[in-house]
Amino acid sequence: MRRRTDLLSGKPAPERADAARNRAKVLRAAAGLFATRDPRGVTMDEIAKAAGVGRGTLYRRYPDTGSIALALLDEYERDLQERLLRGEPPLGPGAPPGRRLAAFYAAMVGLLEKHGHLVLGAEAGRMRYASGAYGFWHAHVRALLVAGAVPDPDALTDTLLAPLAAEVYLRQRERGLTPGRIAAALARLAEGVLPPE
Amino acid sequence: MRRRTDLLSGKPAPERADAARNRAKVLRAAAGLFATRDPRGVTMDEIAKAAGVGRGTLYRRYPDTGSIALALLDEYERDLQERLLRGEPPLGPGAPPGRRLAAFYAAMVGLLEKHGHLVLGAEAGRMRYASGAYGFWHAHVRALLVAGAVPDPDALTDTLLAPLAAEVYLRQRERGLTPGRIAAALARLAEGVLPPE
DNA sequence: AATCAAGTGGACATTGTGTCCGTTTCTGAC
DNA sequence: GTCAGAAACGGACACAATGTCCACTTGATT
Repeated sequence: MRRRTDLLSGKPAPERADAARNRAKVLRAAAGLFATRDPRGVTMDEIAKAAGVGRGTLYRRYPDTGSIALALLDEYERDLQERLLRGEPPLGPGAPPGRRLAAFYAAMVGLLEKHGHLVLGAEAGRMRYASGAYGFWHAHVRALLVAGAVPDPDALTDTLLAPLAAEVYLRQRERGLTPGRIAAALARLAEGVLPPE
Repeated sequence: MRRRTDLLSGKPAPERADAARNRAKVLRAAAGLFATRDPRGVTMDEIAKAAGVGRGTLYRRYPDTGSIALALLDEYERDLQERLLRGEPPLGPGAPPGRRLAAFYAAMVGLLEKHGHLVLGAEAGRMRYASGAYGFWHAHVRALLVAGAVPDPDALTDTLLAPLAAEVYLRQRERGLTPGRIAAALARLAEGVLPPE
Protein backbone atom coordinates (compact mmCIF):
# COMPACT_ATOMS: atom_id res chain seq x y z
CA MET A 1 0.00 0.00 0.00
CA ARG A 2 1.67 3.18 -1.05
CA ARG A 3 1.63 5.96 1.51
CA ARG A 4 -1.22 4.55 3.49
CA THR A 5 -3.96 6.05 1.39
CA ASP A 6 -7.63 5.28 1.18
CA LEU A 7 -7.62 3.97 -2.34
CA LEU A 8 -11.30 4.59 -2.84
CA SER A 9 -11.58 8.17 -1.70
CA GLY A 10 -8.05 9.15 -2.58
CA LYS A 11 -7.82 11.07 0.65
CA PRO A 12 -4.46 11.02 2.44
CA ALA A 13 -4.30 9.15 5.70
CA PRO A 14 -4.99 11.21 8.84
CA GLU A 15 -1.99 12.66 10.60
CA ARG A 16 -0.52 10.47 13.27
CA ALA A 17 -0.98 11.64 16.87
CA ASP A 18 2.69 12.31 17.62
CA ALA A 19 3.10 14.08 14.31
CA ALA A 20 0.20 16.40 15.06
CA ARG A 21 1.57 17.10 18.51
CA ASN A 22 4.93 18.06 17.07
CA ARG A 23 3.43 20.16 14.33
CA ALA A 24 1.68 22.21 16.95
CA LYS A 25 4.83 22.52 19.04
CA VAL A 26 6.78 23.68 16.03
CA LEU A 27 4.26 26.29 14.97
CA ARG A 28 3.90 27.66 18.48
CA ALA A 29 7.65 27.89 18.97
CA ALA A 30 8.17 29.44 15.54
CA ALA A 31 5.48 32.05 16.14
CA GLY A 32 7.27 33.03 19.34
CA LEU A 33 10.63 33.30 17.67
CA PHE A 34 9.37 35.25 14.69
CA ALA A 35 7.61 37.71 16.96
CA THR A 36 10.65 38.23 19.16
CA ARG A 37 13.64 38.85 16.94
CA ASP A 38 14.14 39.83 13.35
CA PRO A 39 12.30 37.06 11.53
CA ARG A 40 14.96 36.87 8.88
CA GLY A 41 17.56 35.86 11.41
CA VAL A 42 15.58 32.92 12.73
CA THR A 43 17.20 29.60 11.91
CA MET A 44 15.85 26.11 11.46
CA ASP A 45 18.07 24.94 14.28
CA GLU A 46 16.68 27.49 16.70
CA ILE A 47 13.13 26.56 15.87
CA ALA A 48 13.89 22.89 16.38
CA LYS A 49 15.53 23.65 19.72
CA ALA A 50 12.73 25.94 20.82
CA ALA A 51 10.09 23.42 19.85
CA GLY A 52 11.99 20.62 21.52
CA VAL A 53 12.10 18.44 18.44
CA GLY A 54 14.98 17.13 16.41
CA ARG A 55 16.36 18.67 13.29
CA GLY A 56 15.17 15.83 11.09
CA THR A 57 11.64 16.12 12.40
CA LEU A 58 11.50 19.74 11.44
CA TYR A 59 12.84 19.16 7.95
CA ARG A 60 10.37 16.36 7.41
CA ARG A 61 7.58 18.88 7.13
CA TYR A 62 9.14 22.24 6.34
CA PRO A 63 12.00 22.74 3.91
CA ASP A 64 12.96 26.11 5.38
CA THR A 65 11.95 28.85 7.78
CA GLY A 66 10.04 30.63 5.04
CA SER A 67 7.52 27.87 4.66
CA ILE A 68 6.97 27.80 8.41
CA ALA A 69 6.18 31.50 8.37
CA LEU A 70 3.90 30.88 5.43
CA ALA A 71 2.07 28.16 7.31
CA LEU A 72 1.44 30.55 10.17
CA LEU A 73 0.28 33.27 7.82
CA ASP A 74 -2.15 31.07 5.97
CA GLU A 75 -4.03 30.62 9.21
CA TYR A 76 -4.44 34.33 9.73
CA GLU A 77 -5.27 35.09 6.14
CA ARG A 78 -8.01 32.54 5.79
CA ASP A 79 -10.39 34.66 7.85
CA LEU A 80 -10.02 37.68 5.62
CA GLN A 81 -10.49 35.52 2.55
CA GLU A 82 -13.78 34.36 3.95
CA ARG A 83 -14.98 37.91 4.51
CA LEU A 84 -14.01 38.91 1.00
CA LEU A 85 -16.09 36.16 -0.48
CA ARG A 86 -19.14 36.21 1.73
CA GLY A 87 -18.83 39.11 4.17
CA GLU A 88 -20.74 42.37 4.36
CA PRO A 89 -20.10 45.13 1.83
CA PRO A 90 -18.00 47.04 1.18
CA LEU A 91 -15.51 44.25 1.84
CA GLY A 92 -17.82 41.55 0.57
CA PRO A 93 -19.91 41.58 -2.59
CA GLY A 94 -22.42 44.32 -3.15
CA ALA A 95 -20.44 47.54 -3.09
CA PRO A 96 -18.98 49.18 -6.21
CA PRO A 97 -15.53 47.86 -7.18
CA GLY A 98 -13.61 51.00 -6.18
CA ARG A 99 -15.12 50.85 -2.71
CA ARG A 100 -14.41 47.18 -2.42
CA LEU A 101 -10.81 47.67 -3.43
CA ALA A 102 -10.39 50.38 -0.82
CA ALA A 103 -11.96 48.14 1.79
CA PHE A 104 -9.65 45.34 0.80
CA TYR A 105 -6.69 47.65 1.15
CA ALA A 106 -7.85 48.72 4.59
CA ALA A 107 -8.25 45.13 5.70
CA MET A 108 -4.81 44.24 4.40
CA VAL A 109 -3.32 47.15 6.30
CA GLY A 110 -4.86 45.65 9.40
CA LEU A 111 -3.31 42.30 8.62
CA LEU A 112 0.07 43.81 7.90
CA GLU A 113 -0.03 45.78 11.08
CA LYS A 114 -0.57 42.60 13.05
CA HIS A 115 1.52 40.15 11.09
CA GLY A 116 3.82 42.15 8.89
CA HIS A 117 6.87 40.81 10.64
CA LEU A 118 5.74 37.31 9.76
CA VAL A 119 5.39 38.10 6.09
CA LEU A 120 8.91 39.42 6.32
CA GLY A 121 9.92 36.14 7.88
CA ALA A 122 8.56 34.38 4.81
CA GLU A 123 11.68 35.68 3.06
CA ALA A 124 9.21 37.75 1.14
CA GLY A 125 10.95 38.02 -2.20
CA ARG A 126 9.84 35.35 -4.58
CA MET A 127 8.39 33.10 -1.91
CA ARG A 128 5.44 35.38 -1.45
CA TYR A 129 4.06 34.68 -4.89
CA ALA A 130 4.22 30.97 -4.29
CA SER A 131 1.87 31.33 -1.34
CA GLY A 132 -1.67 30.26 -1.97
CA ALA A 133 -2.81 33.46 -0.34
CA TYR A 134 -1.17 35.64 -2.96
CA GLY A 135 -3.04 33.81 -5.66
CA PHE A 136 -6.23 34.58 -3.80
CA TRP A 137 -5.56 38.30 -3.46
CA HIS A 138 -4.61 38.36 -7.10
CA ALA A 139 -7.84 36.77 -8.21
CA HIS A 140 -9.84 39.10 -6.02
CA VAL A 141 -8.28 42.31 -7.26
CA ARG A 142 -8.42 41.14 -10.84
CA ALA A 143 -12.14 40.43 -10.49
CA LEU A 144 -12.71 43.91 -9.13
CA LEU A 145 -10.87 45.44 -12.06
CA VAL A 146 -12.90 43.41 -14.50
CA ALA A 147 -16.10 44.44 -12.75
CA GLY A 148 -14.97 48.04 -13.04
CA ALA A 149 -14.34 47.62 -16.77
CA VAL A 150 -10.75 48.75 -16.45
CA PRO A 151 -8.69 48.16 -19.57
CA ASP A 152 -6.07 45.38 -19.42
CA PRO A 153 -6.78 44.26 -15.87
CA ASP A 154 -4.03 41.65 -16.00
CA ALA A 155 -1.39 44.31 -16.26
CA LEU A 156 -2.73 46.27 -13.32
CA THR A 157 -3.35 43.53 -10.80
CA ASP A 158 0.19 42.88 -9.60
CA THR A 159 0.82 46.59 -9.75
CA LEU A 160 -2.01 47.28 -7.36
CA LEU A 161 -0.91 44.52 -5.02
CA ALA A 162 2.66 45.72 -4.88
CA PRO A 163 2.12 48.36 -2.17
CA LEU A 164 0.96 45.59 0.13
CA ALA A 165 4.40 44.02 0.22
CA ALA A 166 5.49 43.76 3.82
CA GLU A 167 8.75 45.57 3.13
CA VAL A 168 6.87 48.54 1.77
CA TYR A 169 4.40 48.65 4.61
CA LEU A 170 6.98 48.32 7.35
CA ARG A 171 9.12 50.87 5.63
CA GLN A 172 6.26 53.34 5.70
CA ARG A 173 5.61 52.64 9.36
CA GLU A 174 9.26 53.30 10.09
CA ARG A 175 8.96 56.60 8.32
CA GLY A 176 6.38 57.52 10.92
CA LEU A 177 3.22 56.98 8.89
CA THR A 178 0.21 55.67 10.77
CA PRO A 179 -1.86 52.74 9.51
CA GLY A 180 -4.68 55.17 8.98
CA ARG A 181 -2.75 57.46 6.68
CA ILE A 182 -1.43 54.51 4.73
CA ALA A 183 -4.91 53.09 4.30
CA ALA A 184 -6.18 56.49 3.22
CA ALA A 185 -3.47 56.79 0.60
CA LEU A 186 -4.35 53.35 -0.71
CA ALA A 187 -8.01 54.33 -0.82
CA ARG A 188 -7.14 57.29 -2.99
CA LEU A 189 -5.20 54.96 -5.23
CA ALA A 190 -8.20 52.66 -5.47
CA GLU A 191 -10.51 55.51 -6.42
CA GLY A 192 -8.03 56.82 -8.93
CA VAL A 193 -8.02 53.51 -10.76
CA LEU A 194 -11.65 52.58 -10.23
CA PRO A 195 -13.56 55.86 -10.11
CA PRO A 196 -17.10 55.74 -8.65
CA GLU A 197 -19.95 54.97 -11.09
CA MET B 1 48.47 60.83 9.53
CA ARG B 2 45.06 59.27 9.69
CA ARG B 3 44.02 57.48 6.51
CA ARG B 4 46.26 59.49 4.24
CA THR B 5 43.87 62.38 3.76
CA ASP B 6 44.40 65.83 2.40
CA LEU B 7 43.80 67.70 5.61
CA LEU B 8 42.98 70.96 3.89
CA SER B 9 40.42 69.82 1.36
CA GLY B 10 39.14 66.91 3.41
CA LYS B 11 39.14 64.80 0.29
CA PRO B 12 40.04 61.15 0.70
CA ALA B 13 43.32 60.02 -0.78
CA PRO B 14 43.15 58.79 -4.36
CA GLU B 15 42.66 55.06 -4.82
CA ARG B 16 45.86 53.10 -5.16
CA ALA B 17 46.60 51.63 -8.56
CA ASP B 18 46.34 47.98 -7.56
CA ALA B 19 43.18 48.69 -5.64
CA ALA B 20 41.55 50.29 -8.66
CA ARG B 21 42.61 47.40 -10.85
CA ASN B 22 41.07 44.91 -8.46
CA ARG B 23 37.91 46.94 -8.04
CA ALA B 24 37.41 46.78 -11.78
CA LYS B 25 38.15 43.06 -11.89
CA VAL B 26 35.65 42.42 -9.14
CA LEU B 27 32.87 44.45 -10.72
CA ARG B 28 33.39 42.87 -14.11
CA ALA B 29 33.43 39.35 -12.69
CA ALA B 30 30.38 40.05 -10.54
CA ALA B 31 28.41 41.46 -13.44
CA GLY B 32 29.13 38.29 -15.36
CA LEU B 33 28.04 36.04 -12.54
CA PHE B 34 24.90 37.99 -11.77
CA ALA B 35 23.88 37.91 -15.39
CA THR B 36 24.49 34.19 -15.74
CA ARG B 37 22.83 32.43 -12.85
CA ASP B 38 20.21 33.35 -10.32
CA PRO B 39 21.74 36.41 -8.70
CA ARG B 40 20.60 35.32 -5.27
CA GLY B 41 22.73 32.22 -5.46
CA VAL B 42 25.93 34.06 -6.19
CA THR B 43 28.41 33.82 -3.34
CA MET B 44 31.25 36.04 -2.18
CA ASP B 45 33.61 33.14 -2.66
CA GLU B 46 32.60 32.68 -6.27
CA ILE B 47 33.04 36.34 -7.05
CA ALA B 48 36.49 36.33 -5.47
CA LYS B 49 37.44 33.25 -7.47
CA ALA B 50 36.01 34.62 -10.70
CA ALA B 51 37.73 37.94 -10.23
CA GLY B 52 40.99 36.24 -9.34
CA VAL B 53 41.36 38.04 -6.04
CA GLY B 54 41.50 36.76 -2.50
CA ARG B 55 38.60 36.57 -0.11
CA GLY B 56 40.02 39.25 2.14
CA THR B 57 40.43 41.66 -0.75
CA LEU B 58 36.80 41.33 -1.62
CA TYR B 59 35.59 41.85 1.92
CA ARG B 60 37.78 44.89 2.27
CA ARG B 61 35.47 46.81 0.00
CA TYR B 62 32.14 45.01 -0.03
CA PRO B 63 30.49 43.50 3.01
CA ASP B 64 28.27 41.20 0.96
CA THR B 65 27.07 40.36 -2.53
CA GLY B 66 24.19 42.77 -2.19
CA SER B 67 26.42 45.80 -1.98
CA ILE B 68 28.31 44.64 -5.05
CA ALA B 69 25.09 44.45 -7.00
CA LEU B 70 24.19 47.86 -5.66
CA ALA B 71 27.49 49.27 -6.82
CA LEU B 72 26.81 47.99 -10.32
CA LEU B 73 23.30 49.37 -10.27
CA ASP B 74 24.31 52.81 -9.15
CA GLU B 75 26.29 53.16 -12.32
CA TYR B 76 23.28 52.40 -14.49
CA GLU B 77 20.87 54.50 -12.50
CA ARG B 78 22.93 57.63 -12.50
CA ASP B 79 22.10 58.32 -16.12
CA LEU B 80 18.37 58.24 -15.53
CA GLN B 81 18.74 60.47 -12.52
CA GLU B 82 20.44 63.01 -14.70
CA ARG B 83 17.64 62.96 -17.24
CA LEU B 84 15.03 63.40 -14.52
CA LEU B 85 16.71 66.52 -13.25
CA ARG B 86 17.77 68.19 -16.44
CA GLY B 87 16.42 66.20 -19.38
CA GLU B 88 13.69 66.98 -21.83
CA PRO B 89 10.03 66.84 -20.81
CA PRO B 90 8.03 64.83 -20.10
CA LEU B 91 10.80 63.07 -18.18
CA GLY B 92 12.55 66.26 -17.19
CA PRO B 93 10.96 69.45 -15.85
CA GLY B 94 8.30 71.21 -17.85
CA ALA B 95 5.51 68.69 -18.30
CA PRO B 96 2.55 68.37 -15.90
CA PRO B 97 3.21 66.10 -12.91
CA GLY B 98 0.98 63.26 -14.10
CA ARG B 99 2.83 63.10 -17.38
CA ARG B 100 6.16 63.23 -15.70
CA LEU B 101 5.23 60.43 -13.35
CA ALA B 102 4.13 58.29 -16.28
CA ALA B 103 7.38 59.06 -18.07
CA PHE B 104 9.34 58.15 -14.97
CA TYR B 105 7.49 54.87 -14.79
CA ALA B 106 8.25 54.14 -18.42
CA ALA B 107 11.92 54.87 -17.92
CA MET B 108 12.05 52.66 -14.86
CA VAL B 109 10.45 49.84 -16.81
CA GLY B 110 13.28 50.20 -19.27
CA LEU B 111 15.82 49.99 -16.48
CA LEU B 112 14.13 47.00 -14.91
CA GLU B 113 13.99 45.24 -18.22
CA LYS B 114 17.73 45.61 -18.60
CA HIS B 115 18.90 45.22 -15.04
CA GLY B 116 16.06 43.70 -13.08
CA HIS B 117 18.07 40.60 -12.33
CA LEU B 118 20.69 42.82 -10.72
CA VAL B 119 18.21 44.52 -8.48
CA LEU B 120 17.16 41.07 -7.45
CA GLY B 121 20.78 40.29 -6.71
CA ALA B 122 20.82 43.24 -4.35
CA GLU B 123 18.86 41.01 -1.96
CA ALA B 124 16.05 43.37 -2.70
CA GLY B 125 14.18 43.32 0.59
CA ARG B 126 15.34 45.98 2.97
CA MET B 127 18.63 46.60 1.21
CA ARG B 128 16.88 48.40 -1.60
CA TYR B 129 15.75 51.23 0.62
CA ALA B 130 19.26 51.76 1.85
CA SER B 131 20.44 52.45 -1.68
CA GLY B 132 21.06 56.05 -2.50
CA ALA B 133 19.09 55.56 -5.67
CA TYR B 134 15.90 54.73 -3.80
CA GLY B 135 16.18 57.96 -1.91
CA PHE B 136 16.42 59.73 -5.20
CA TRP B 137 13.35 58.12 -6.73
CA HIS B 138 11.50 58.85 -3.52
CA ALA B 139 12.35 62.53 -3.60
CA HIS B 140 11.40 62.75 -7.24
CA VAL B 141 7.99 61.16 -6.88
CA ARG B 142 7.26 63.11 -3.77
CA ALA B 143 8.06 66.36 -5.55
CA LEU B 144 5.68 65.43 -8.36
CA LEU B 145 2.91 64.72 -5.88
CA VAL B 146 3.48 68.03 -4.16
CA ALA B 147 3.45 69.81 -7.52
CA GLY B 148 0.16 68.10 -8.27
CA ALA B 149 -1.31 69.25 -4.96
CA VAL B 150 -2.14 65.72 -3.92
CA PRO B 151 -3.17 65.42 -0.27
CA ASP B 152 -0.66 63.74 2.08
CA PRO B 153 2.05 63.07 -0.48
CA ASP B 154 4.25 61.37 2.09
CA ALA B 155 1.81 58.54 2.44
CA LEU B 156 1.55 57.99 -1.29
CA THR B 157 5.18 58.10 -2.31
CA ASP B 158 6.33 54.66 -1.21
CA THR B 159 3.03 53.29 -2.38
CA LEU B 160 3.60 54.55 -5.88
CA LEU B 161 7.15 53.26 -5.93
CA ALA B 162 6.17 49.79 -4.79
CA PRO B 163 5.20 48.47 -8.25
CA LEU B 164 8.75 49.15 -9.35
CA ALA B 165 10.15 46.49 -7.05
CA ALA B 166 12.15 44.06 -9.13
CA GLU B 167 10.22 41.09 -7.78
CA VAL B 168 6.99 42.59 -8.96
CA TYR B 169 8.28 43.48 -12.37
CA LEU B 170 9.93 40.16 -13.03
CA ARG B 171 6.84 38.41 -11.78
CA GLN B 172 4.73 40.28 -14.32
CA ARG B 173 7.16 39.43 -17.08
CA GLU B 174 6.95 35.79 -16.13
CA ARG B 175 3.20 36.03 -16.35
CA GLY B 176 3.68 36.93 -20.00
CA LEU B 177 3.15 40.67 -19.78
CA THR B 178 5.23 42.80 -22.11
CA PRO B 179 7.16 45.84 -20.92
CA GLY B 180 4.79 47.94 -22.97
CA ARG B 181 1.67 46.71 -21.24
CA ILE B 182 3.26 47.11 -17.85
CA ALA B 183 4.29 50.66 -18.62
CA ALA B 184 0.80 51.42 -19.90
CA ALA B 185 -0.75 50.11 -16.71
CA LEU B 186 1.59 52.25 -14.67
CA ALA B 187 0.70 55.25 -16.79
CA ARG B 188 -2.94 54.72 -15.99
CA LEU B 189 -2.01 54.56 -12.35
CA ALA B 190 -0.15 57.83 -12.67
CA GLU B 191 -3.07 59.54 -14.29
CA GLY B 192 -5.46 58.14 -11.72
CA VAL B 193 -3.49 59.74 -8.92
CA LEU B 194 -2.40 62.89 -10.71
CA PRO B 195 -5.19 63.69 -13.16
CA PRO B 196 -4.38 66.26 -15.87
CA GLU B 197 -4.83 69.83 -14.60
C1' DA C 1 -0.02 -8.28 21.37
C1' DA C 2 2.16 -8.26 17.11
C1' DT C 3 3.47 -5.97 13.10
C1' DC C 4 5.37 -2.44 10.38
C1' DA C 5 4.93 2.00 8.23
C1' DA C 6 5.42 6.55 9.83
C1' DG C 7 7.66 9.52 12.51
C1' DT C 8 11.72 11.00 15.34
C1' DG C 9 16.23 13.00 16.54
C1' DG C 10 20.88 13.80 16.42
C1' DA C 11 25.40 13.00 14.13
C1' DC C 12 27.66 14.21 9.88
C1' DA C 13 29.42 16.12 5.75
C1' DT C 14 29.15 20.28 3.24
C1' DT C 15 29.00 24.99 2.16
C1' DG C 16 29.30 29.80 2.93
C1' DT C 17 30.67 33.54 6.11
C1' DG C 18 33.58 36.87 8.06
C1' DT C 19 38.08 37.74 10.38
C1' DC C 20 42.84 37.76 11.07
C1' DC C 21 47.43 38.46 9.99
C1' DG C 22 51.91 37.53 7.58
C1' DT C 23 53.27 38.98 2.94
C1' DT C 24 53.37 41.84 -1.15
C1' DT C 25 52.80 46.05 -3.70
C1' DC C 26 52.39 50.82 -4.25
C1' DT C 27 53.61 55.79 -3.59
C1' DG C 28 55.89 59.79 -2.24
C1' DA C 29 60.25 61.50 -0.34
C1' DC C 30 64.87 61.84 -0.66
C1' DG D 1 66.90 54.79 -7.97
C1' DT D 2 65.96 53.21 -3.62
C1' DC D 3 63.88 53.35 0.76
C1' DA D 4 60.24 53.39 4.33
C1' DG D 5 55.80 53.18 5.67
C1' DA D 6 51.13 52.73 4.53
C1' DA D 7 47.75 50.42 2.05
C1' DA D 8 46.17 46.50 -0.16
C1' DC D 9 46.33 41.58 -0.74
C1' DG D 10 45.05 36.69 -0.15
C1' DG D 11 44.51 32.43 1.91
C1' DA D 12 44.00 29.91 6.28
C1' DC D 13 40.88 29.55 10.07
C1' DA D 14 37.07 29.28 13.25
C1' DC D 15 32.32 29.39 13.15
C1' DA D 16 27.44 28.98 11.86
C1' DA D 17 23.77 27.01 9.32
C1' DT D 18 22.21 23.75 6.02
C1' DG D 19 20.24 19.54 4.55
C1' DT D 20 20.78 14.35 4.61
C1' DC D 21 20.98 9.94 6.51
C1' DC D 22 19.79 6.19 9.24
C1' DA D 23 19.27 3.53 13.56
C1' DC D 24 15.73 3.84 16.82
C1' DT D 25 10.93 4.78 18.80
C1' DT D 26 5.99 5.37 18.57
C1' DG D 27 1.40 4.70 17.17
C1' DA D 28 -2.28 2.65 14.29
C1' DT D 29 -4.10 -1.57 12.44
C1' DT D 30 -5.24 -6.58 12.47
